[in-house]
Amino acid sequence: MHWRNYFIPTTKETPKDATAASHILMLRAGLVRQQAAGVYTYLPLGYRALRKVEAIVREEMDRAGAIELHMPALTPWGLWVETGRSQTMGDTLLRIAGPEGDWRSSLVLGPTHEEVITEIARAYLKSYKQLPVNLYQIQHKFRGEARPKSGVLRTREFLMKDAYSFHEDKASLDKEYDNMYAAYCRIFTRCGLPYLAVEAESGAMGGDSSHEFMVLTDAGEDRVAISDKGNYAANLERAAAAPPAPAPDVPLATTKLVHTPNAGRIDEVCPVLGTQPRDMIKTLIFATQPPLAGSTSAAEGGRAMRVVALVRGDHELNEHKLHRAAGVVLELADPATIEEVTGAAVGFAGPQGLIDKVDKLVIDRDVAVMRNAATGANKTDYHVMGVNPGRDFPLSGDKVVVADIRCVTDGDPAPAGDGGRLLLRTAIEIGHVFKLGTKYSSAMEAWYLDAHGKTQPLIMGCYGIGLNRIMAAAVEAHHDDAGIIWPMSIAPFQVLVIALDPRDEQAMRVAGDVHDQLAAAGVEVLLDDRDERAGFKFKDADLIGIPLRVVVGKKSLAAGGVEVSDRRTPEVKQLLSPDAAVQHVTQRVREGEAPAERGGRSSR
RNA sequence: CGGAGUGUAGCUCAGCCUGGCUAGAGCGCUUGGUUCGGGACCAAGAGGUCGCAGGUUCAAAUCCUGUCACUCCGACCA
Repeated sequence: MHWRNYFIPTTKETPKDATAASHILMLRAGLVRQQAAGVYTYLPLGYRALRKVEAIVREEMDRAGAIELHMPALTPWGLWVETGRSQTMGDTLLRIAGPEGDWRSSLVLGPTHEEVITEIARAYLKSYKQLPVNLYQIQHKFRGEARPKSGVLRTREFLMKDAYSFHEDKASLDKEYDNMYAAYCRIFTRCGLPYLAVEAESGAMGGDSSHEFMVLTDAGEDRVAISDKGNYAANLERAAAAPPAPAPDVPLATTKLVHTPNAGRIDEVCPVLGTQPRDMIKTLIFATQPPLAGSTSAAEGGRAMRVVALVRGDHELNEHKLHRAAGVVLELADPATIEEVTGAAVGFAGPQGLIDKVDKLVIDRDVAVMRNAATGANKTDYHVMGVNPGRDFPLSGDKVVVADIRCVTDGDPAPAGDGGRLLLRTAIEIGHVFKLGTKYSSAMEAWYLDAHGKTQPLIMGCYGIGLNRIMAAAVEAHHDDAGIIWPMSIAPFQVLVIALDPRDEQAMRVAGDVHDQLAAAGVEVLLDDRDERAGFKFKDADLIGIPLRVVVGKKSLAAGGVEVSDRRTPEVKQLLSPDAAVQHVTQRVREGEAPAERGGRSSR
């Protein structure tokens, strides 16, 4: 490919709206152009890289035995009603606007395809003899993201590989889950990504049944906890620290009421009490959500259930863990409810005596081992010191649960209890494997007949990969001040030949020959034949980040050949004859296409 | 959805507070010339309904109202 005849709109200046490195570089290198918030064109160079990613994903999915199909981006509204996600997904579903009763309003731009695939399974998968089967597609997804951000990292339209497997039992699902997990490791390794598989929140399914694949980068929007021993990784929703040491054997103080006017927040009250956040108990009042419109199970006869959660003053409550411990979906109660429960203004709640006023008391295990703590007095403008679990509020009983309900913090001991410390890092999620179970098959009545002729719901797994995110994550992970440094496997071109001076006939001829020979050898080569000054071309070359570079100019020809260099190590230049350069470069490309195992660390 | 901010040439921005000739700069683009191994220089050009609508005024990029879009922080994220 000759640059002159191609389309690579690079820019020197950084668009003001870009903050993430990948966003800045992808715009500057002419890979993408934003058309609207969270909506991007993939320009030729960017599209080539995206298609490379797609090819790797397709190859490895096929190799893993998954079967490709193609579902529509337009999905029937009725299917979403069947699973209830027409309600629960809310504004994430992008519906086609149309007058009431118009065919348009019966269509949704698919944000994911569980419903559609389950409809297909319901229609065709009737016998255990057809199982297991894993169907996948590479398709555009549409989501009503409230806030697109960071370039192509979070968009309203994106390319996703989504696979769905169907099984007759848990063992078969487990096997396919492991198969997909391994395929994902191969995919991300081939894409040159320094990825990490972390345990993820698995919602209703529980257990060990969900992993997210992450790339650590500041541009990400997820938080993960990693043990510095390298043997544990989980996302923040799920991460657990080692259990606390038993309570210290110290004398129990008597409780003391302290006047703390206008000091309702932990950071305000600590100076007044002369204590530390870690010696305080945070008392949070929750209530069950009002039942969704259309739901038939109006819980508790319409009365909201009230739950008190206790965490240490220096800890953050983890709502996912609280949900699991309490067994119900909860929301922070409104101020009126809090005042009614505690009898005090917001900010002065304490656990003493609350047990009779609420339906459940959930105590973080770190709170259970506190001694002589400080907390709210359930009296406006007052706190209490010398509060002790077990004495001043119960640690056992029908309504009491002691559990891990907090977020881990940086430096917490790792759960293995091996002396490891947890480190908190930001990351981009690039893939997710998930055991769905029978959630969708039951809701949509996708049954099959087992070997005993008995009707059973299909057991499902689902496996997603964000292709655009792989591309952006690769740029995040591999760049320097001058530009992108593509891994060979997903580089838009593998080799860039630069003819330094277009008026130098010999240089042009040699560069053209090198280009033609490489192309003939099956190498993806771009020839910079533009009538530009040398420095200009070098800057563009650094920016677009083609892994290998061959420079042909007067100097190199006078020295007997052409210069070969690697984008990663620009200072190392090798002078070779044109033929030797072609051979050398071809060899390097072949090596680079199949990188040795590296990168991926796993928590399993 | 809450909070903050920004819309002026393809890109980055000045001008707005304190209304006043024909709306500016740099980059990019076109033409001519010089230059030619790390984003050159000179000269001449093309390119803008100042987001949109309404209002105030003799006069609006500038003031007021509304609206749309985009960005950032937060909430949300099968």
